[in-house]
Amino acid sequence: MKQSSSKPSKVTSNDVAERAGVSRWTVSRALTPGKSISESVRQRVLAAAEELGYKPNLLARSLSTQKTGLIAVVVDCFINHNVSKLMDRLTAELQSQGLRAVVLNVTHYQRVTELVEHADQLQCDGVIFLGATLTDDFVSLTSKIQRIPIVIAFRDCDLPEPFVFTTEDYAAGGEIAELLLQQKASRFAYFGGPPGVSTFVRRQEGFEAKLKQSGISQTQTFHCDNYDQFLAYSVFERYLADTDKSKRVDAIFCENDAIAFGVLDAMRVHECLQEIAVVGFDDVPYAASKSYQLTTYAPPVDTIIKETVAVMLGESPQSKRMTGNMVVRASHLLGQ
Amino acid sequence: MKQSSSKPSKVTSNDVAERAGVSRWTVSRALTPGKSISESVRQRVLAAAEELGYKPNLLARSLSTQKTGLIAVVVDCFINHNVSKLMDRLTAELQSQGLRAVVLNVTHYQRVTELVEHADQLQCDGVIFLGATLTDDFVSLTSKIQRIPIVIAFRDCDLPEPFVFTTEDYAAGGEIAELLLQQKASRFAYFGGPPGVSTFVRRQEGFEAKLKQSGISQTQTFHCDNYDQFLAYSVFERYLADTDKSKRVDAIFCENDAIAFGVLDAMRVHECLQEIAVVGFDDVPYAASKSYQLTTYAPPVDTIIKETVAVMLGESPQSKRMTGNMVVRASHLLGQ
DNA sequence: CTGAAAGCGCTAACAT
DNA sequence: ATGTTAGCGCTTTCAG
Repeated sequence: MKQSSSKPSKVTSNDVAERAGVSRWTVSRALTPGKSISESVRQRVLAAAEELGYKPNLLARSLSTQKTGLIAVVVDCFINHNVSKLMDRLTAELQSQGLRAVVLNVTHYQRVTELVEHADQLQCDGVIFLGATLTDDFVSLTSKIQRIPIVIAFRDCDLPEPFVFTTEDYAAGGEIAELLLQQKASRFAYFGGPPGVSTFVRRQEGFEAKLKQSGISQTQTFHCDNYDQFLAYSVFERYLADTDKSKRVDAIFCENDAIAFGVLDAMRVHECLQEIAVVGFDDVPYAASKSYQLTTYAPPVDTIIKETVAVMLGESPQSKRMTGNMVVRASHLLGQ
Repeated sequence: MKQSSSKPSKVTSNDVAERAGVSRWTVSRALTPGKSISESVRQRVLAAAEELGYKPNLLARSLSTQKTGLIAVVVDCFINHNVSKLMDRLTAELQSQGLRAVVLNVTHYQRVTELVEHADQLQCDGVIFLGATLTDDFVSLTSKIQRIPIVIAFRDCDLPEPFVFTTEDYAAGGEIAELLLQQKASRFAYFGGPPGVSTFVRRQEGFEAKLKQSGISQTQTFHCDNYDQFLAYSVFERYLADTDKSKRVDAIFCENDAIAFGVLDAMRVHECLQEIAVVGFDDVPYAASKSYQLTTYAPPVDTIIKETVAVMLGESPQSKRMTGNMVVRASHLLGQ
């Protein structure tokens, strides 16, 4: 019913042993690099394995070795361009280390705890939260899963236990404020996603602190309940429709690129494209599009990914916040 | 070195059995829904399991049952918005069926065969090629992996063996031709990705066949070696720079939305936005952006995903090509 | 260097 | 309805 007759994978190490005229245990040794075995026997075993098309059952191996090479990756919002970029890098890096990502999509199906516990029972070697918005039940979860390492990447978190690798959001916010100040902007705004999320808060704090240093103590705040370009668009479109040009902000820092795109879309519709300086965050591939030319802050993606995977491999460095770099394009420029 | 002392997961079914005063096998039964067991004993076992914090080792279970619930998903180009959309839907659907996706990212690391064989050894229950560009070694691969079902989704393939679920690309191409003919366009073009890929060919064939019916036998063809917005941009930008307005095409069907975005970007730079009717394919979320308002063809994503997952669950329907629907926005309209 | 015993943790199939 | 036998396919440990 399922496959076409033959079961080529039913070759077991016993079969190979028989064919090579050795014991099953010798077969295991022949296939494990560091083991002591005479070269002649090893060649004989390898040949037999080849002829029979022997493929070791990794499940059985894992049961013995207590290592599966499986890493659960919890993802929040697949559709987000930044998330897909991160997934691309992360899966590539995991693979290069011989690990495999078991994706847990938490976007629609919010029962995170259940999914992560399942991953744990599956004997995954670790769990990575990739830019996932962390809810409260996460705290209870992390105490249950102590068997395997947990890393939170690209999100901040006050818990001491799981490792956290993310961007130095506070400093980044300050850097962006400086860039915007250079444009001689005077009425500043911050546009974030769901309030309370770590990135929202720290980027805003860094941004406003730097502005305050320059004597600007008032900034307008926008937000939308989802990191969604279209939601951001409608919020900002309404603002533009309701606000006289002379009273509008002239510089806006968006918590991420998706929001920035929405803002730029709204500005395009209202034909005020160079009248407000816009800066995003993440540097998604689209930011380079000729239709947006978005100036944005690029997080240190590769470094964070490397650190994250290192933890999965058993290393235990400290949690870190790392700096990225500004990618200067055109959207932060004010016309006239 | 790795975790904080305690190993809560070392509770085994033996421990539970002992505590509940039954045998290990009774524990197994108590946790398996359909099994016959007296309610009193079952409650006792469940209570014992709860107290001990027992979590069955799914790896060991899989070794017995010969089912892991793991599905390998081979993905080509993560960054592509359509791919991330498909990944979102597919992982969600798999999860709702109790399955988990093991992602094999083939974008940078092209050793597909190796990765899929590894997945096979891992005892994955199936393999899904999600819109992956299929190379020749794929053919040799599919003969090796006969133990588990293979599905090719969102790509066509002439092989009889693996299941194929994809869009009726030929018909879709025709539908798009009709829409463009209605705009009174007269100089048609097709812009595809890598030549030879199934979607490239069939969409073009359907497009040109329908045009021919209306007496239009000549269409210009563009292509870029990657489904990349920026590559498409540069190709079309050069075309616009080199071609006098009066000689340009006035309707273009792009093999996918990424290419269409590149084309629109180039048109925006050359300020000829409503002079060429543009239609894309895939209906990625971005297509609805106010900056593009892309008219595009939406494949029957949900249906294809459902069929694909059904095969993983053991059903064996016929390969199918299914029709989607046009999403009419503004990019196909000609100004003046 | 190689063989054998034991066991990873669970379940299918049979026996009671 | 419950306990038992056997075994999934591999590896680690320990003799020889």
